[in-house]
Amino acid sequence: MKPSLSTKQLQLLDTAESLFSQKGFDGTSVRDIAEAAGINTAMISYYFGSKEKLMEEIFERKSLNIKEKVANLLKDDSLNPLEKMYSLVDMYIEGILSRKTFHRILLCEQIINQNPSIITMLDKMKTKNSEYINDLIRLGQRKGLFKKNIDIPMMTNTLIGTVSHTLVNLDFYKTYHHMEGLKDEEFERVVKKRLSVHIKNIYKAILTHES
Amino acid sequence: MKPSLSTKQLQLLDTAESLFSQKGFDGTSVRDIAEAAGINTAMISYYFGSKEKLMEEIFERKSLNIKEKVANLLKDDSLNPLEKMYSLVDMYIEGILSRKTFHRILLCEQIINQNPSIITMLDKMKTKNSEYINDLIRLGQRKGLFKKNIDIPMMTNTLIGTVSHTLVNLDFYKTYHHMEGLKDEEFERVVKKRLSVHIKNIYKAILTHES
Amino acid sequence: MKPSLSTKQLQLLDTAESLFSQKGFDGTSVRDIAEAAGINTAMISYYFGSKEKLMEEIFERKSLNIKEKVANLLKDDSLNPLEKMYSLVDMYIEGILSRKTFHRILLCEQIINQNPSIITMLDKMKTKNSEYINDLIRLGQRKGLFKKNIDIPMMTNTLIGTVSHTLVNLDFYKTYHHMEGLKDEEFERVVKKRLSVHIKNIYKAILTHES
Amino acid sequence: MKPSLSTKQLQLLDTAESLFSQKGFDGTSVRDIAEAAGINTAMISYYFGSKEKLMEEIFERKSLNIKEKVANLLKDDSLNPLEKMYSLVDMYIEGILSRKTFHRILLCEQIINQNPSIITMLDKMKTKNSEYINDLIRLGQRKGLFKKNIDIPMMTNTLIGTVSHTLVNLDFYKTYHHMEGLKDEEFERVVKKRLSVHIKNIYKAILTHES
DNA sequence: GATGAATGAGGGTTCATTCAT
DNA sequence: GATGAATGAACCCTCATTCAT
Repeated sequence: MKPSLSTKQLQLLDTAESLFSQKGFDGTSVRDIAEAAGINTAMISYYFGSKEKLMEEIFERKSLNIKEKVANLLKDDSLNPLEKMYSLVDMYIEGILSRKTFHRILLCEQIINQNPSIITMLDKMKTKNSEYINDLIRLGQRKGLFKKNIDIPMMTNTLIGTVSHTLVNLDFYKTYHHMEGLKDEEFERVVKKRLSVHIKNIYKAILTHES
Repeated sequence: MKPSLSTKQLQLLDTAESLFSQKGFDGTSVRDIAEAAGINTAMISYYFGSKEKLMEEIFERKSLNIKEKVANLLKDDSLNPLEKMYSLVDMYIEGILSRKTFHRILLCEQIINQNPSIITMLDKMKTKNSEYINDLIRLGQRKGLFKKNIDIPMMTNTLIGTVSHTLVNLDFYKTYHHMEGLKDEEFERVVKKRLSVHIKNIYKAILTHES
Repeated sequence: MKPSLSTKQLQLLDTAESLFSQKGFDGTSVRDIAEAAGINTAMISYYFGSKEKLMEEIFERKSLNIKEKVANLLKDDSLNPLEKMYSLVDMYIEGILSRKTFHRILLCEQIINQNPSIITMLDKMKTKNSEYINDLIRLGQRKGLFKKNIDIPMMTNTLIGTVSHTLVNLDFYKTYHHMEGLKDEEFERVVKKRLSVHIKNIYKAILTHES
Repeated sequence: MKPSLSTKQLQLLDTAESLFSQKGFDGTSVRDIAEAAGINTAMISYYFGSKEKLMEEIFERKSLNIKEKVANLLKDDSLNPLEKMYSLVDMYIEGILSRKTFHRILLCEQIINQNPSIITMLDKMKTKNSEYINDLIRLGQRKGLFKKNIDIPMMTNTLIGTVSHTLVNLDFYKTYHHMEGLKDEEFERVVKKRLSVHIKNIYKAILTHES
């Protein structure tokens, strides 16, 4: 069991997360983080052991863990398989967009991938998430509601890829649709809604339409 | 007019591109690059002026330029608008997957974004590419073949997002579908084909189906 | 308010001053300084920010500040103007020869002059010092003791120029007068005395004689 | 016998002299010189063997050689000893101010002094010049026109020191006397004249006055 | 528990020079 | 005779971390 973190440590994690998302892991020095957090440079090694361990801590705390939610989803008899997929889509949209900063880091780190500990974490996460979607889609197929021959990872790629690419180009999206005047929360609400409709349309088409 | 680069310089660019895609810009030292390329460390400054300029050179040479191709596409009377969209989809798939290394760099850099020169390049590219897709979709709408109320940037997000996320998770995709035995080129051919079918299905559904 | 410097920092300043005076600013590397001072190379940036800032610190600490002394001199009713000039001459001789090392640096830097911060410091110093001599000479002129038409900057040039050139050629002077046997302090005492007599003679002649 | 230098080499020497006088020897790179002279960087090593040898060449060509002139001066029966000293003063003023650029280099290098070859050159020069002044003053003393107990090196220090310090502070002198409007040659003429009168007054006072 | 001083390694870049042509 | 490419060393500085307090 890990010891729980103090307020200062949590605040330090937030500061680091913010800087990592702007300048990358290698582009952010422990001095940058310490200065931005208003603490002594030595504290980062002191609190977390090293800069790498700090990053790992961020990943451990922020990694999406949809296990429980999906388990509930699978058991929920009030929803048909397509509705369950819809629910899953919304869970991902919410999970990614409400962790914008962290997800930007994740997008880089899964490419650059230098820290073995993080590689392991990411691999586990991908596998887990994939299994849940598998279960959900197979359920729909068994019930004859979804088509056969679904390329399941490709479904995931479209779901996560679309949300991620939207996240990275949020500013462009805002400008394109002339929503510069909207408050941040309002804009985020709109984006989530549109992503939801957009991806659900796609999922419905792929899962149920004749091709 | 820029002077054309020597064979050695071009080889250096490839080496650097490869390292940047694996370890990121900040995670790659000029000594790393020079060693991998078998040249003297000083040559990087000598050839390109600086590590940053080297990166810019990579971007300038590898940035997708689909301008001409799309122009031809728009004029081509033998294709209907949906076929034109299909063709565009294939152009993007081909453009990204045939530049895998560079595209991995791009995915990180558009998030981290420290180099103003590269920011400018990326912004131009995004705007250009967006305009072409706009033109294509509006053409289909005028002809009454595409639905109204298409969220065009969201279409792009799904296209590029899906391809990018597939690119980043190629290994996972290969393992999932038990294609470890395939040769690289064979596997790439399969992936491109599946991406093509997958995204065209999506585009057809969004552009033409009733929701 | 600047933080006061530690013993180590002060010792480092002395070491650097000595090396700069022997090999010049550009001819002295931070490694040279660190090695001579027996500290880690990184400490120079750590203590002073940069090699340039280190030089500025030397200048700030060693620049002649004769302001107060001259102010007292002007007010002192027990001395006539010529005696005041004599006193000023001794102040300069003492000020330069007791800072031999620093003054050698200054002689080079006011020619080479690359550091804007030091340029500013030197300009201020020159202007200040010039004003005081002005005041002193004008006082003598008003009292009818000094001739009119004194070329005041030329007086300064002779004062500082003679002392500086003596400083630079101290070894030659020692050899010429066969004073190799003298202890350093003894020799310095003799030089100061002779400079004092020599320049006072000159000043008396220029300020009071008919030409 | 040294081979004579080509036009390009001479022009290179001038360029180098100018840069050395502005930024010092160590502060000037061979690239700086080559660029300013519009030639290839490798040419400096090619022409002169090394950067150091280039500097030596500058010194050899520009070092004051007053030997012959002073010899003539000593023999000249039409001038009395004081007039001969006056003539010597003018020779130095002219010699220094007409080689402003080189003399600025010399002022630094005789302090920094890293190049043994230049040290030797400077030592020879100092000794030679000192001997000539010695001869001249002793002549005046034998004729009973000059006082005994003249500190001859101190005379030299005042002569060269005053001229040098004037040279280094030319801009200040120009501003002080509101001569900004003067053309360069005009201003130089004025300065030489004033230096001449000033130092001759000093020399006359020291050599002939009762103290 | 927390800090500022101090460290050795390594960062990107520039240096004077040499080499092949 | 002259050049542009190439080199290894050195440049100043910043890095993440550790140490003594």
